[in-house]
Amino acid sequence: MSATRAKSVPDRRRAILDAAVKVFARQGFHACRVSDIADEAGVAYGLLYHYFPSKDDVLSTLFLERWGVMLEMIRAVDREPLPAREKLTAIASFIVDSYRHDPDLMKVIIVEVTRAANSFGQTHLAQIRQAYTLIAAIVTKAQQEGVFKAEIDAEFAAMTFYGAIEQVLTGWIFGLLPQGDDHFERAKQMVVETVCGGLECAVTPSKT
Amino acid sequence: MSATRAKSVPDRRRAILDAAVKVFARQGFHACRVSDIADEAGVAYGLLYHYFPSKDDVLSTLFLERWGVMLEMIRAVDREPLPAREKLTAIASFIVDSYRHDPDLMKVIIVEVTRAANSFGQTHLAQIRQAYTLIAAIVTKAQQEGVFKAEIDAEFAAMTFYGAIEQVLTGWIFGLLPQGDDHFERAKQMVVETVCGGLECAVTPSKT
DNA sequence: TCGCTGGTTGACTGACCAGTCAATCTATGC
DNA sequence: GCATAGATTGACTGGTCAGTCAACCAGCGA
Repeated sequence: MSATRAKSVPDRRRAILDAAVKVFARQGFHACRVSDIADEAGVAYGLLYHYFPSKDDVLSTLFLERWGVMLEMIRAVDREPLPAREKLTAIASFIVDSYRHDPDLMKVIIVEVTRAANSFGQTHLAQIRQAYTLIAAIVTKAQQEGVFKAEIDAEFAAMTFYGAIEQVLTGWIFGLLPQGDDHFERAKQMVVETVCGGLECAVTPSKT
Repeated sequence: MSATRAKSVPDRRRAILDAAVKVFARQGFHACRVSDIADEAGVAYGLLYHYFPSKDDVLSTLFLERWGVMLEMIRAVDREPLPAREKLTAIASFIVDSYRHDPDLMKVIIVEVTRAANSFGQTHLAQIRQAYTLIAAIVTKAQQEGVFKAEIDAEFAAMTFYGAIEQVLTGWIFGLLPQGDDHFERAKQMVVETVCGGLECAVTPSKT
């Protein structure tokens, strides 16, 4: 009865983080007030400063928490003896599933951190870069094995691959692409098929 | 002697816009003050409000000006009787050259508008969407001609293609990818080759 | 020379909001 | 029952900054 009592020991810190995700996603980091987060969490204004040194730090925490999980996941996949295409599929799946599981959180990470070259992007550049580097390593290995073309820089390919995924998420975030479980599954396949196999038909169709 | 006299009739409005590009690129839209723009332009604070109704409107003007040129360019390319791959190359070239010509402006457009799903991105969603739609139309046509695979949604392919380019620009903006005329030229080729031809080698190499 | 128009100036205002802090509450140990 | 530590509260402060506005000025026509 002492462990994890439902109401008696509420995790305020977690409540604040969850509320911040909602508020940041709805209003944007710059446009929202700290009091909006506190209200959403059902908590007094000052309590946020008991758990976090600043508003910025709340966003940083959200980002680092999630990004760390992703980096670990990429490293784990890379350790497996899988073909490059399947490694990339696993990464795409993870990111898409992250969005499916918590679209608000992914929206915040992409819009407020990953794609914000000024302010936050700058601060977390090292973390962001690691993802690109890990993907590039997968491409390099595939090139050495002769599975991927050598004439496309691995770093460049990594940017292309990641950029394609992030743009698809952005499409969902903006409401420009249709969402739903089946669309999410198709997206995983299509992004990998596009980047690995290309849009062009393998052989010129002799459809005569 | 009356037309375009160098110093006597300075275009303050243009000076303000150019200064805004520099300041937005350096400090970010939210982080900078209107006085920073005025200072950079060598103009009094109040003059900005003589030419623009608000700080927001300055950014909107910069975006709409440039984005309009790009949309017109895509439409023009699409009118030409070119193969899809060359159309995409032309679009990639235009965007890369835009960055080469004025990296600060492209940084501002991408970071503050295109990738800002909240705030500005929302306002100009219709404009942004048009670019995707035009690219998707090119893909659809290529699919009907049997040049591009039919199993990848055209809208999806458009997002992938545009996302790849934007991510490369972001790489330059963040200082994650090497810059320079030769890198820019290679980038044009590589992004199209990746998306159209794919990363994988056409035939499994029998390199035994 | 005078006055008008429109460009130009920058001090000022009003609103907003991140972060502080002293007071209050709650739980736990003795 | 009491004391202590940590959690919780929310009114308040200090600083910032977008946007205003009354005054000033330059050019030009009469």
